[in-house]
Amino acid sequence: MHAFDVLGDPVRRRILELLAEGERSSGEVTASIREEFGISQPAVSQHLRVLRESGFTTVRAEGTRRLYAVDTGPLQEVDAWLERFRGFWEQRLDALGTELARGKRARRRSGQRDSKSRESSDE
Amino acid sequence: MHAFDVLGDPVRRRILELLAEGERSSGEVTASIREEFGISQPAVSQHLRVLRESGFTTVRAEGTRRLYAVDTGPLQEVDAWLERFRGFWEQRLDALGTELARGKRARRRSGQRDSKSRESSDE
DNA sequence: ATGCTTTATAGGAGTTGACTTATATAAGCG
DNA sequence: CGCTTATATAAGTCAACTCCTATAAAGCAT
Repeated sequence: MHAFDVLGDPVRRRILELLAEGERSSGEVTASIREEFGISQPAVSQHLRVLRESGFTTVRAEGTRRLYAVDTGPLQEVDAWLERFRGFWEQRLDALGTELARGKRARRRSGQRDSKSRESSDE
Repeated sequence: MHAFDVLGDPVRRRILELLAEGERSSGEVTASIREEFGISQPAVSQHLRVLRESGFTTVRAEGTRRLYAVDTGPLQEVDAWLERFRGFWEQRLDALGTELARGKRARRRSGQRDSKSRESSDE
């Protein structure tokens, strides 16, 4: 399953958000998700499986508990794919910023179209 | 349809990649996609529709042609969602870089877990 | 061992989504 | 106008995904 497919599901995105705050047990994740989405324990378990098998999380056992944590591999892939579009909205401020932040890839791709100079209600 | 769902389809991702190089007519896109994926003209048209209706592209008519171009709205949303995870792999080099590149959001979210200090085979 | 907890799997139902072929709409051209 | 080109829509099929209930597996505690 492709990274973007995995992220296509709102439950899985939410699980990742939870894990972004730190390692969580399957049970803890299930509790939160159950409450927010009203789905069953097996449903959550299946989402955890997808995340696990597609590399978005790591798991370690601790007794009968399974502790899940974010693994960044696929997220970086997604980030990398997005890279080619960033020029469309970073035109004005990528002076020296992007260079550092992105590990000096990017650049070079400056010849896009002018877009519509959207102002971006960014926060 | 949520942005991530839209990007879940490989054909749509490819269409966006093509449009990232500049405005293209429906016909031009269809030609490329047909060749790469072997799907019909209506199939491509439907993908264009999804991209259009979910805000990933703009269209303008020129005679009987429809010229599609990337619109960045949803892509920025995706980028913003990813934001919370970037700390997991940018730990070492977000000195002044990210600040500029990301329009000074980020920061503040520094208290994650140490992850496993992956080195990232970043190009 | 028995039983309780924690998590995962199996099997099946309902929904959604991505194709296909056929056709509609609309502009350009003889 | 009738014909061709460019693109979109309609209707139907098929596969894939997500959920549910039921159940299994595995560690912990009495």
